[in-house]
Amino acid sequence: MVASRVTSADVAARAGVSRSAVSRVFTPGASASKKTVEKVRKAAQELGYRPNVLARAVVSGKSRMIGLIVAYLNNQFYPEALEKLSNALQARGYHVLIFMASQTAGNVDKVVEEILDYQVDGIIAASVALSSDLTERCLAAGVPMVLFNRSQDDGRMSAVTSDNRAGGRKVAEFLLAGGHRKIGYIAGWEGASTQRDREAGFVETLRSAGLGLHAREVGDFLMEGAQKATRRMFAEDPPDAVFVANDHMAMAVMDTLRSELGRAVPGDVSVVGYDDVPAAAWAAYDLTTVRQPANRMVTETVDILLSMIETPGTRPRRVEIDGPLIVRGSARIPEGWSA
Amino acid sequence: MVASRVTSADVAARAGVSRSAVSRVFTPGASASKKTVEKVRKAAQELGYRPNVLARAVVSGKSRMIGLIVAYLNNQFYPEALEKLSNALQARGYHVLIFMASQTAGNVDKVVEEILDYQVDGIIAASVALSSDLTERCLAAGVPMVLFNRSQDDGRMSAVTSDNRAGGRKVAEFLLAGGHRKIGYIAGWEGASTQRDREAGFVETLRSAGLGLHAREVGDFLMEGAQKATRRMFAEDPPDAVFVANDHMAMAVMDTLRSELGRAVPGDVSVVGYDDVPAAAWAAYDLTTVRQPANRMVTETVDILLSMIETPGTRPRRVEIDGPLIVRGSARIPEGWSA
DNA sequence: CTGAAAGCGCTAACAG
DNA sequence: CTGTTAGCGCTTTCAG
Repeated sequence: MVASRVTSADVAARAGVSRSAVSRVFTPGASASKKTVEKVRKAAQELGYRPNVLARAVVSGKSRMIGLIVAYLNNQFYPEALEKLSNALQARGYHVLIFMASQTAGNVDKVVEEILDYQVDGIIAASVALSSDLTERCLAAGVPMVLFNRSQDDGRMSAVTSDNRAGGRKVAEFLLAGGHRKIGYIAGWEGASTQRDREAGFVETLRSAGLGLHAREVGDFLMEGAQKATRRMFAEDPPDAVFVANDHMAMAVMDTLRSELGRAVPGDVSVVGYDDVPAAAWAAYDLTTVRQPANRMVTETVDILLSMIETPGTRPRRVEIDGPLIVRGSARIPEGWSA
Repeated sequence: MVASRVTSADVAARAGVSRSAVSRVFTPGASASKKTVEKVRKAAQELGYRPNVLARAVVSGKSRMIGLIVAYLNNQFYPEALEKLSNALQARGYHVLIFMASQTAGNVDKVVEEILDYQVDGIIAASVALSSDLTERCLAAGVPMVLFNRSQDDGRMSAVTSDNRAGGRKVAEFLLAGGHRKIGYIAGWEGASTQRDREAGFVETLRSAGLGLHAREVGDFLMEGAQKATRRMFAEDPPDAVFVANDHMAMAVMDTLRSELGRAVPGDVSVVGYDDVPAAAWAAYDLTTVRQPANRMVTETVDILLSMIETPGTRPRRVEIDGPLIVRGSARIPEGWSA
């Protein structure tokens, strides 16, 4: 019943060659005569043989698996990224072992340990902060790792993000050009580099226009957090525009504004988000936002990781990809706006 | 630089025991004296040793990996399911090797082959249809598999779904009770069992009230498909209520109705969906829908799969989980509605 | 309970 | 190009 696995020895026997020959036929780089290849392929076909990837991994030291740590799957940006990452990796002959980093911080450390147990060739950490201790362990284990959509001060760690600071600036310019002067900001989780950089760019540009933040609340990248932040911010002396640190929260902000607080968007208040998740384009939100170019971020991430894996000695890189402001209908559009 | 991996032999040497002893200390079921355990643990600790899961898999035949095939990640139901599945599996000592089944149908077969190469202990296929050929191969390979949110006629295949037929009936009862008589249906991809069952239950109940479908269009579970379907359906003699085969499409339907066609929901037309994805609860949609109890579906799926893995001879099971109608604001609420 | 020995399925180094 | 020989890191009889 439980089919006894077909091994390379079986194929070798049937093809009348050695196990090495079989191995070579199934190893991309190796050489075998046309005749051998043919015999082996035929025998393998008949027997339904496929190499045992795990056994290969044990001896070669290469598992062709990439550990992917991910959190916040309810933020639409991540499923999209996950799908693209997985496809890109699959296309290059790697497969993804996925690990959920539940909220808890200490959790991540354990997760990384487990990943390492599987002899993954590399790790991608999407939006999770690593203790420097962990960073050390990965480095020590010789497993390359790249941070996706989060960066870290430690320069030995590769990281790919959008240009969050520039993005923040673009939003400020847009809002300023729209004539807004009472501008609020709803922050994400303050431990995140993305949050920090977006805010820095935003505030920086407001400042050079002689403005400060009219109001500031923290939403922690959570919808509920954003809802509460909105209530607080609009309790008195409300702003006439709000930049929200990501789309996920921005949608909650719009909902709260419109359904609970009875304010029109963009009539009473302009809202701008960050990410350009699919829902930002849905008519119900039609959210003006900064696009994070997921495709390019993924490509870069995979390129960096695989070159570190396949070309030992490759230096870690940090890349920031510029993303455009996508102007939709959730914020007042400045007269003659084009750029 | 690249840390030479610590092996069980290193630990054995330092602890002054045999490799077998080390192995036993790290094998859940095995017995070793308190003293040995202590010595080994200490040595392992000092050396930073962790067993190589892959090597273990080669010899034991158990990889403790589950292959998860998933598509439609842009439908919010799946990221949620993925997260829960992964967590549930992780909690029971298994890890998830993820595979994206891109749209293409033939693709799935290749994906399953690859999964099998990794010696996974089991497979979960979320919303993908398998060729009966594939079914055969998995069965032959002795790798248990369960279908998540999709079922198949082949009774040898375990499957977990919500009670789609009952769900469809509930929607019909609700709409009928609301006084609707011109009722439309927007179908999902017609190859899907979920689509088929939801429609069957829905139509069945309409019929017993002496009604047929006032209109029917196919949206293929795609937002764009749903948008087009809506346009066609409302071009002439529009219905006063629409049941949409899932929430993902229902949101597109609402957007199209309100923003493009200028119809009020639920004023001019009631809309009901299926799944109860997070966005269904967002104020902008406030969608009445049938909840698919993701938690219970996940629990069942994992239970079935793991018992097939861990208790050979366990028979395949098919489970349908009942889910409640969640009444929100997108559809007219019948007078004195309670059930 | 413990160690020695055999072996999982495969690749890699080396003669030929 | 090909077969032989080792050996990856671990578990698992089997004696003791």
